[in-house]
Amino acid sequence: MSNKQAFEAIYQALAGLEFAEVVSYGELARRAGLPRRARLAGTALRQASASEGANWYRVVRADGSLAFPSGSEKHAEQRGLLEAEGVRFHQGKVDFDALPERAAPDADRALWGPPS
DNA sequence: GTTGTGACGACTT
DNA sequence: AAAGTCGCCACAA
Repeated sequence: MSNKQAFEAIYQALAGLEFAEVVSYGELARRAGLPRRARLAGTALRQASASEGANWYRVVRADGSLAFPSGSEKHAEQRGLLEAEGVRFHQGKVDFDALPERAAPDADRALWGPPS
């Protein structure tokens, strides 16, 4: 698999994220069919065009912290965008245990079946 | 070709 | 809890 295809797969997985859905770099890579390649997800996001990276802010570190230095412009921007969708933060980290209902696609399918 | 770096993360001390 | 190690690998110098 060429790196170009890998990037493409990552952008596709990124585009699939929904409102208030937050995933880690590693999870994004897994969804793109690239397990163990979290770093590649970061590289791809860093280089993404505006359209490809439209959902960039829904990707955070596995421990819930943001990849940008706290205090930086991007950090504040990402946090603001997430909070605007109802994502809660605790100790500077995304609270994965208190994400809005809509952010649990697997649970949604289990309860209501596949998306219409 | 080699080395260092980094929007990462799982494991082991 | 904190720090170190290892896997991963695109990219720039």
